[in-house]
Amino acid sequence: MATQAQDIIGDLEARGLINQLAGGDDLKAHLQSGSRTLYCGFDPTADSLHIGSMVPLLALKRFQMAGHQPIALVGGATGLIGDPSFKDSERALNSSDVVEQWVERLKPQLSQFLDFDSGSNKALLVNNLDWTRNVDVLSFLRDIGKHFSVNAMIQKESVKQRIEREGEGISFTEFTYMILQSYDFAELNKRYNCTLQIGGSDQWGNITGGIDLTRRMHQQQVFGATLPLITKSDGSKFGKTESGTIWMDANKTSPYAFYQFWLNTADADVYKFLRYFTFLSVSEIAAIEEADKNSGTKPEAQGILAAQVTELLHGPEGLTAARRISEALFSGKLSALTSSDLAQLELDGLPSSTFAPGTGLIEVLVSTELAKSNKMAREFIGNNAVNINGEVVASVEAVLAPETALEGGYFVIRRGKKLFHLVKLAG
RNA sequence: GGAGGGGUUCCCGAGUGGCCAAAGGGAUCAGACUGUAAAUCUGACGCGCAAGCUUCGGUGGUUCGAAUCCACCCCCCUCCA
Repeated sequence: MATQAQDIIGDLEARGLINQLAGGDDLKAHLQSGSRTLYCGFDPTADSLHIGSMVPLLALKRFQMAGHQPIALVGGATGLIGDPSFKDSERALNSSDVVEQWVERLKPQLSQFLDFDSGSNKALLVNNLDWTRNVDVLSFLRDIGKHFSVNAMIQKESVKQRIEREGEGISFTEFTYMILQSYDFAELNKRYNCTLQIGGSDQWGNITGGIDLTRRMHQQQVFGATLPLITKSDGSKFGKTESGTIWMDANKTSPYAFYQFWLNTADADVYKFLRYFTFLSVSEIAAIEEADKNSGTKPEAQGILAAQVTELLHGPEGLTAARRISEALFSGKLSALTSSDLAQLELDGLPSSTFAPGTGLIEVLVSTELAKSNKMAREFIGNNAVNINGEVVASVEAVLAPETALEGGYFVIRRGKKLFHLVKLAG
């Protein structure tokens, strides 16, 4: 572990990872004068975290590397309620069974970057359901609710649009979310002397709520820091692609797809993302940027970013697999692939399926979801957008002909520039 | 409970009896260009090879003909009680 005197906030600021600080200079002094305990919460809103959650998760790791103790909190309770912060509409409640399953799925993801074993600042994983499930309504209202002013709550920017905007509203349930999260901070302060909460910039209102509550309940001064919302230069939403959200779970987003996602980062974003998502130092990243600027060719940064982040999440094997597939598919030398190469691509996470010999290409495109409908499939073929084993398909009548298969039964089908599917012939 | 406003194709948003599969914008997809970029240009964008079929909160009805009119129902919002 690194030394405690490290200026962690300074490093985060240099990376652009600090949006707001509650406590400011006091917080910096607090962190530099000893090993502190901090937490960040993650609500189970799906069966996996997505890459947006990597920034706070890695931030916890950065704090741990600087000698502090991180607590990853999974929101088994808050996930039952739903955070209204900056959401423009009320969300449907998930059943408690489902939320419970999701909690279990998130736990290993929350754990994978942190060190739970060694040192005096080993990480903790907690579930806020543990201290929330047995609070009865009257105690909640009397002991916790009494500390909150509705007047102050409705002033919070995070819920303002829900309260003021015509055409939307907010249920009491969601409105109460802020109180639950605030209670988490107070509780963690009591249990573990946790003195800092970090979170996305949308969490500012919830974090300051917790700071106030901790002061009122336990007379403790605690702090908050928010990380910036990750934005892309073109204004589109970060973490989504044409095929959907980029998940941390390898079963939902293969290491190959994950690697490709980062490889396709826009030039305008890539150096920022290196600062956000890797442990490369700020000066190393600046050197990469400088080199790219002067090279006059394709920038190196995307490749570095993709390699770093893929290895971080999926390990060296995941990175190797992702690179192997990428190399095979984008080198254009598909016909050189051996059957073991092809089998490996399938194992490595290239989408695959099996069809009978002679199946019509249109049917194949639709059932592999390379095309949404027969109509679209025809259109793609008409646009020369479909390619089998490196050859453009010219006819909508094309079929999977065994004599044109690779290695006795494989077809690598490409639609558009970078969507691939591996087809095997049955039998 | 009362009064008013609203629910249109992925999103926003036009459309108040036929010329509407439904303007416009966005998103998305494909092609060209390129770096598996960006920007730009071109095309597609309910389903169907086609004839045609199924869409405008739901169910019925009026009509030769409805997203547009009528009845009832469901949902959302605002204000009042």
